[in-house]
Amino acid sequence: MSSGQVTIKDIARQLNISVATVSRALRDFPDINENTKKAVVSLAAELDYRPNQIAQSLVKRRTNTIGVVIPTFVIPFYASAISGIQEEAARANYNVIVCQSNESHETEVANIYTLASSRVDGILVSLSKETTNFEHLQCLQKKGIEIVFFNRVYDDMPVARVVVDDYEGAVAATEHLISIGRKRIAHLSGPANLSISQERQRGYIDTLEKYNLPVSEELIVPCDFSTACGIEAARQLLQLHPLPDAIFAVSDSVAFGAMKVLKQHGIKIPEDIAIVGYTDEPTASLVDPDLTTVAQPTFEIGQTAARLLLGQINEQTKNIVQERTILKTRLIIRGSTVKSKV
Amino acid sequence: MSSGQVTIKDIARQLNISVATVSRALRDFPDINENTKKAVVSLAAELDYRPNQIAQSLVKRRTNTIGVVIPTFVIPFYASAISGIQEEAARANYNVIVCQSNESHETEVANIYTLASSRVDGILVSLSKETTNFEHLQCLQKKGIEIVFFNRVYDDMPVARVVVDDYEGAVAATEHLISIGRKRIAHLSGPANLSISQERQRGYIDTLEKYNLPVSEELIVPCDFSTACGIEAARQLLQLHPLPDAIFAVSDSVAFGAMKVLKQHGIKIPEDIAIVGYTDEPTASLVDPDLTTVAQPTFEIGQTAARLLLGQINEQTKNIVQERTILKTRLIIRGSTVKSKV
DNA sequence: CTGTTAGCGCCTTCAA
DNA sequence: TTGAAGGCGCTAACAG
Repeated sequence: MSSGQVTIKDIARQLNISVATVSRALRDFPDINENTKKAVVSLAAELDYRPNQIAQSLVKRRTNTIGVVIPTFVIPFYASAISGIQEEAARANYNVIVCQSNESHETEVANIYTLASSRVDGILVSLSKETTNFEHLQCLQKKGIEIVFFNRVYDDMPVARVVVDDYEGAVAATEHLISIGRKRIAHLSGPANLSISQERQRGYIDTLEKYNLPVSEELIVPCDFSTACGIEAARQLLQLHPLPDAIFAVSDSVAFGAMKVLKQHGIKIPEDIAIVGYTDEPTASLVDPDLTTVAQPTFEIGQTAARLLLGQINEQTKNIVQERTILKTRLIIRGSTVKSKV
Repeated sequence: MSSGQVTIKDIARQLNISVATVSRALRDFPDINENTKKAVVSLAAELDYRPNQIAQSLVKRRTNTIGVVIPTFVIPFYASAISGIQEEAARANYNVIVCQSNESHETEVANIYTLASSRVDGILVSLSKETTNFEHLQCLQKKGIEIVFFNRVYDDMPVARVVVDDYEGAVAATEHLISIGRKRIAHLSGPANLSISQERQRGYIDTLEKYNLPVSEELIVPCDFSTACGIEAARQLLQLHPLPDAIFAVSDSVAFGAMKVLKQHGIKIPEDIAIVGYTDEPTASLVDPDLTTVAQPTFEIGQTAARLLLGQINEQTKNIVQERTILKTRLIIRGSTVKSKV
């Protein structure tokens, strides 16, 4: 009680019983006298006793905490995914510690080691755009800390992954653009080392080929996931002759940047250039025209990843599930590709 | 080592020295033989030893962790503020556990007790829109857990608070609307129990009065901070005769909802109705027209709150700082109030 | 410079 | 049904 926090010792002393009895009473053990139990429980309530999770963790050798490493909160995808993670974790009585890598590999490594020191029971990871070395993660596995990847995953490690069908989403987006008559479709692509970038680009290229449209290097502009990069990339596209008649962007944020530039240049969306994004961030339905996009079940991705991780943590049979869980995307057609009939 | 995690015991055993020596060597104590230190440090590195923070916390009686309770990650203000908090915490070698209340008082209370069980050293709180009872927070103080409020604060508790000058921001917004000739200015206001709502509304009303404009009940529509509510509120405004010629919204998200409705109804922004928001979320410069808004230093708010909290935690002289730290806002004029000269 | 002892708050045998 | 004892991994005196 000296620290302001009540302990089972305090309760034991006041009731003249042993701490062991208090501990058992509080955890509702079978062989406990009804009266002593009542006394303990009511005194605990009165003193507002809260079990010290730290002490519990030390003896139980598990913290009931999972760590999450994401690139940044500021990408709406992650804000939503984390909500899903937290909901699922809370349901199972788990705490969540979230770290941001800020897209830096170095920070990501530091995050992982911090979480290891915190003795989290498992970690959810979405890679930084820089990450190409995976020692820090392999190291975790050796220590018996469970890992599940989500969204930005690494495929060559024996761990579970939760992703959407990026390829299919990209195919749907590209086919949609082709279906409205576009023939010169540009792609603003994501960081090359991330599989989500690769898959989306592959979907784009394969679809062009399927419809016998030429795949042109100049129409594929490397980008990251930021609006700033979308702005820059769009400026680059505007140098081309002839101009593209459509853009498939690797993310909504990139698409927003591109839209801004096009509008500044008096280019009409969708008449002159149609645009499709990826994710369906809340902003997608607020811009003008509203953005056609490949919607991802962001909240559900978080939930699923958390559920998988918790499953692994509590699995008695440690048969590592190294499958991809693939969630569906959904193309949402809006004004940036099809003029709305007002 | 049985648990997969290396402990100082493992190191001690392998080196045939005591755990105390290992502990000291690892923490770079003065009176340690250079050679044993080297041996310990290098073996620790080899085994990839990570100190067990749990055990450290138990003996040090501090966890080097702070808790954060926010309404939701999905409000961009908080995504950014948390980045500020984490940066500041990381600098001081603190971990951060973030909980969302989802705007529910009940969940907020649960969050607080979870954090108390986790024995965080301090908590940053931004209240849910429902919260009008503060027992859970007063309870924390009794246990010696430091608290700092930010953004959505409660003024009748002896704790530090970090806010922006909401009143002044609202005055600037309203004066700007008046300066461009608007006389019938509506206000979409926030939840009534939050001081940020009250202050922004007060700034609006005082400014109208200052300029001898009538303050009309029908022009003040209660809202929360969501786009959905902005949509609904705008529909309500459209029932009025005559229509307002300007809207000051309690947040950007609300303003986005209102803009959407106005555009659907063919009302020209800013010619027919000018709009001002609050916060300067990233989306504000992406909508069309881009949104005039009262910018808040979101990242800095988080930083400041964290810095204050860490200061209190490490304060030897426990003189409770119960002052408001008031940061500045900045009116950013864009196309939703002043037609840009293209 | 280093080892021994004790204890952080709690849980878990083992006896009683 | 309950208490005593030992230990989770680490730190903090106190000797030596």
